[in-house]
Amino acid sequence: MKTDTVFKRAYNDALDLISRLAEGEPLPSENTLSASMGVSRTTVRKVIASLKASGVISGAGRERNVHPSSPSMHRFPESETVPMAAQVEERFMEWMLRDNARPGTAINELDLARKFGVATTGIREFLNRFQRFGLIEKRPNAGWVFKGFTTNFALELFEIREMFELRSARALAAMPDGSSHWVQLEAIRREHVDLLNDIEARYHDFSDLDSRFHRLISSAAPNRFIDSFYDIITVIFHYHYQWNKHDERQRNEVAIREHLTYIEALFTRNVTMAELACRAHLTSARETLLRSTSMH
Amino acid sequence: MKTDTVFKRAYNDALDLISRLAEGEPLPSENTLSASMGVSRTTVRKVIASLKASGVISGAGRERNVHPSSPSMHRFPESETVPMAAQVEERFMEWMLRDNARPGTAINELDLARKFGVATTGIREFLNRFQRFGLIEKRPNAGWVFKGFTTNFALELFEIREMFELRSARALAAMPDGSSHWVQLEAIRREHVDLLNDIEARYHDFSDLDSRFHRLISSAAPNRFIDSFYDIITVIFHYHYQWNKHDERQRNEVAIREHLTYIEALFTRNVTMAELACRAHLTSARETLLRSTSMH
DNA sequence: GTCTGACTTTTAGTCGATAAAAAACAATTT
DNA sequence: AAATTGTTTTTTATCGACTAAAAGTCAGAC
Repeated sequence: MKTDTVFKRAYNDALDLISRLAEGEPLPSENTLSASMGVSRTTVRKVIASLKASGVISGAGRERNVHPSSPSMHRFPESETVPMAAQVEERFMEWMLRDNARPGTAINELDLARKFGVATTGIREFLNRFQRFGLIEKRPNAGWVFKGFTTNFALELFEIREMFELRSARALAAMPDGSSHWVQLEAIRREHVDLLNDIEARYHDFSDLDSRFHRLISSAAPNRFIDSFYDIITVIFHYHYQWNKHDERQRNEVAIREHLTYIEALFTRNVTMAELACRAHLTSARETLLRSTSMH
Repeated sequence: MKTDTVFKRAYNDALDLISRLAEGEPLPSENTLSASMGVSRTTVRKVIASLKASGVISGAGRERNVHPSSPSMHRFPESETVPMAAQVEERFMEWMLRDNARPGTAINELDLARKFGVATTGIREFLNRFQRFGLIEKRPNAGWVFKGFTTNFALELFEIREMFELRSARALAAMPDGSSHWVQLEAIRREHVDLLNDIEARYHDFSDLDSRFHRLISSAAPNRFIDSFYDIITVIFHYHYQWNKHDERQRNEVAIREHLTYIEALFTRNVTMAELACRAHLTSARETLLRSTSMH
């Protein structure tokens, strides 16, 4: 059956929201809650019913009030709020990147299903979606093979990334002065500066900023295939950095400086300079990734 | 349960093979058959047992003989030899391209499952794999939306295609003289000439030749992401041309001539000329596709 | 040493059922 | 009448079971 992770996450979110209200305040309408928590009204009602049962909400119908001071504000554990599919992804990535799975390893659906505690259909679905990452391959009627997180993988990934990024950088540099992209670029430049000023404490935040920066650039000339490729990059980097902390602070600091050079070059509208800065940054990003693949 | 399409296809293949042998000839060994038909020995044995029961094969053990003249050489209908997943793909493509599905249409798993006569899991699996084509989009917990086989789709597809193809053409032009690629290119050039000489009768054969030609070019510098993108193109074109026969002969003839120009340019090793011919061909291919999207 | 026979074990493909979540519809209240 | 709550219907996410196909084993025959 379907898991109730959506409900549990919504329940926790509702608690957070209520704790920001004052004792006795009226509860927002079901539709408002539905919109703000990103779930259906059906789920909102279930959450409300549940919160009423534990005394965090009182009243009924249009007259519902909130009791953030209630002693029974118990949250569901974080682990129960993540849907099965996401768990499978997490566990698989862990197996692949952290446990250094060998190229050529056969992937066994039933085995993974048992290890991850899910039904085989869940594994199949994940593998089917994951195929586009280029790290596994299907042999009909005979399972999947892991192709390896290898040097070649990193090189091929970056070859495409460079083509896409250069093309987008050129498009961005050619944007008219009035375009909102320049405003967004300035905003993200400032974020870089801020992060750099507090790098010791906040260097973990770079991963997210990096992803948003590159997505901003490619938004200059939207293309669904490029966007979908960036999804792959984002996921790979997300998990990769989660398990490879070596030199993280320094790596990120270098990358931020490269980004800033790149941004300045874009602001000059000089295509050649922008290309140069873009190439320089990607080359160093590739080196970083390569260093960790060759450890395998 | 699992369907026995593998068995049925192998059975038909075995009949074909036997019909090419003379009456009373010995049957090849189980291992030989397994290798030549691309199925396991287990399946081969099942086929042999079945063929013996219907009298097409006589004897046992090492002494098995073949009777192609037997009156009971009945093949399984073609439709029973195609696995569920392939059927779903076919039906979905038909719905999308032939029935001109509207952009924004919601895709309903249960509904499709009923229409196609398969379980919902089969549909889910297909949609998950099909997502990378950029024609559908998932909204978690709320199904899929068809984004439409639109002008934009064709433009975005061809933007990527051009980037990839130019890059591969450059790589091919830079190949050393001794490389086997030149031999293969000459072979495929000849195929083009042959097809052109018999265009009236054989213009249907172009689709396959086209796909092989472009794959040969991209094999000059292999990259899994590019290969996977060519899979998308191949599928799109396969189905598209299956249901859009307008001007097919003339279209294909023009494309063959463009290919020949392109091939000649590659043989000169002159990168600029190769790029020019490549661009010219892709532009005309894009026009063709655009014409049929705008009909929607 | 290759081939068949007769198994056994493992794995993939497919189905149908069921609870959760979303969506649609109906009934209120302000 | 617009917004809100109450009720019913539709649709998705997940499981577990079942069968075909693959893969492996090992003995014996040619």
